[in-house]
Amino acid sequence: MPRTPHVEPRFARVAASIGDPTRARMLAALLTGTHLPAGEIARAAGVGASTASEHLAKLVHEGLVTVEARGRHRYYRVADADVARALEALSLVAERGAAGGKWLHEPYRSLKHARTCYRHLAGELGVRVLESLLGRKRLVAIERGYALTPAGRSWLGEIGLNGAAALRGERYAYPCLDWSERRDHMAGRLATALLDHFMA
Amino acid sequence: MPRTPHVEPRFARVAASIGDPTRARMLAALLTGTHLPAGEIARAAGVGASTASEHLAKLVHEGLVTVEARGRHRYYRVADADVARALEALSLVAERGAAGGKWLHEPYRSLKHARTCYRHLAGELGVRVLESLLGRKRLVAIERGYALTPAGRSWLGEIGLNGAAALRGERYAYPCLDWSERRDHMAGRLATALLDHFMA
DNA sequence: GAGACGCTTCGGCCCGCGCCGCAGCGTCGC
DNA sequence: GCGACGCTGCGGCGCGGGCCGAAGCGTCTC
Repeated sequence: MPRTPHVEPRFARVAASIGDPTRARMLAALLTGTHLPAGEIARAAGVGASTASEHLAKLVHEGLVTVEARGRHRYYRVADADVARALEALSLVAERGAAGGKWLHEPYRSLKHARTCYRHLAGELGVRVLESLLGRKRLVAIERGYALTPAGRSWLGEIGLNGAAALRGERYAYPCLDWSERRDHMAGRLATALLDHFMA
Repeated sequence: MPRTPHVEPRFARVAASIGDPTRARMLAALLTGTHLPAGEIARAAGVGASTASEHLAKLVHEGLVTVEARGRHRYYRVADADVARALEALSLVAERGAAGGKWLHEPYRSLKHARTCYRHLAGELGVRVLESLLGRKRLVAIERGYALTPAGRSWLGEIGLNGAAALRGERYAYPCLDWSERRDHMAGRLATALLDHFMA
């Protein structure tokens, strides 16, 4: 009789959820995008909407991502910093796989990029930007999020950022508790647009 | 056409390797045992020898474990600290899964135990014990491992540890480079027996 | 209201892969 | 040398689960 009869280690379920190629693509997309609606995730993963929905349900059930219903969209995001760290740890193992510094490029860069978006924008940078914008009255807190002031709008134009795309829809900016910083940072279209702008 | 056509994130393969229940049991066993022959792993996982062999081959191929042929046995062990960390990170995510402190017991204790064996015994404690035993001439270095001196054997009796089981077979104690400490620590039956003893 | 749109649920198909038993190879014991 | 033993490689079986299309439900637009 086996010493460990039929108990499956806890981490097996989590790893299996991550291990499916399609779900892995989804998680990778969420890691860079910080939060996305189901349809966009489906496209990013290259599967049909129904398939994506099933996968997302599983990821939610395993506690890897969380949902937030907003209008007729459902926004998914990586659940917390622990999940991000686990993905990072797995990536670290995966990269040095066949050793050598050769193929460490493409996939590793995407991880780096993910960390940039995920940790930096969400971390110090995001917190500072948010505080700065609030302090200079370019952004004001409204009921469920933030709104640009007239000064903020002109500022956007000054730095050469076309606000049209960033401001489409309501709730173009809203707070999101960052786990590493334990303070609010910015999320939403405006934050994404700002990041893209800073990158260039 | 999908934005990310068919690229499967690097970490997916690794996660999939870990995600299979049987392989997960194997890894859990390796995490506590530090290094085991194939047959024992097969028994611990509750599968036939051939099945275990295939799984182990896959784990080796993915760089999660390494093999060392010794006589007619093949000893497997977790490849490096990065892999251990990844497993730990996954476990962390897995434990707080359904939240609540309820079922955090059984599986979490096994993780704790694994960490105790893997990190503590293999880390500071292991290094110190080894140095202490060598310094007090209870253990001496031999060709490929360590051997108990007569003084060491009587000491074992003094602390109430029956040496019979611990000393069965040759190579009951041998060095193993620990990654976190970068110094040799002890492995083998003797080390395991000592740990169990300290636990009680 | 009616229609469009986003997402989920349900049935059903089918491929992948985990499992075993048996055979083959190397190693240790006598 | 011969047998026992440990491990791996190879067919073949069977189930789990990933995929899609169609239908159903809720939300936004006009």
